[in-house]
Amino acid sequence: MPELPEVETVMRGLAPVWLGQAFSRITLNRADLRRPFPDGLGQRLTGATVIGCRRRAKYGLVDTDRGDTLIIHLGMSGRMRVDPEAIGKHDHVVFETGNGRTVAFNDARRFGSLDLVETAHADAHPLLASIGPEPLGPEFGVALLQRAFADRLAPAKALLLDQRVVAGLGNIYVCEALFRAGIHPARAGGTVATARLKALAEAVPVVLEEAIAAGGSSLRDHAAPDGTLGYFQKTFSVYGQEGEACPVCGTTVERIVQSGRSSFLCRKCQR
DNA sequence: ATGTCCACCTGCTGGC
DNA sequence: TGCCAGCAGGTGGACA
Repeated sequence: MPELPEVETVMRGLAPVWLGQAFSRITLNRADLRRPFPDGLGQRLTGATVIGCRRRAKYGLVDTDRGDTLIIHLGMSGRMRVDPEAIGKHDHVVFETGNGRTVAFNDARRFGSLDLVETAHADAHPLLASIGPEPLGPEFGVALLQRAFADRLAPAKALLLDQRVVAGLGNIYVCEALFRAGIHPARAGGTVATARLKALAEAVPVVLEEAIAAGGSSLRDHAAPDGTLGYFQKTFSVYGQEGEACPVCGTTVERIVQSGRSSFLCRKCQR
């Protein structure tokens, strides 16, 4: 579920629920997720008013008027359930606010995490310190990709997944962006032609923006049933399309495994 | 430094 | 119906 567009969608969904509201109660239903919860998480948040809901890479950042920032990572299976009908099995942390709203951090696989840092030092937090530029920001472009890909033997896919190169891409959008740019995911970074890197620099923001638009448009639908934020259906060109026809040339989309993870590609469109 | 692999967890699906 | 293998959107640490 959570790559950059999904986290963006979640934070946009949380903003109207939380902004300007004080946390009235924080309930921890276990002692940890991927890591132990930070000391005093509940005490530091209770009574604090939310003054910011934003995103950096795949992290959601919630700023409070006490100068703290809650860092939310959804891992593989994390979701924020808004006003759930009941607290369920994997609702590990429950946030209640003064407006009577309830948000449950639900994460079956528990690869997610919560951290609490001083807002002023949030960027220096170990989780965020070595993260590369935002792909939707001004620093991202062909020059950055040229620097990152030059002389590298690692496959293009691995370089794009590397959060130090560019922030927020995951398995889905890397596959989609490489497809649009005509780059085979297994091609060594250093052998990608400049023209294709240029295409890639254009494709990355496009696939992300499209996904955000799709998430935003379906946000209302998904808020309705059980309030779960973060899931939306979108048809991908190649991701998950093994055996289907390439939307451009009709060649059968294939799946390969790189570093234990699936990549989907059209061998005719991507070289 | 670079590249690769595995572990961390639970749930779902599809084949037998 | 049951069981089991394989798969899942992400890190982060341990290797050679």
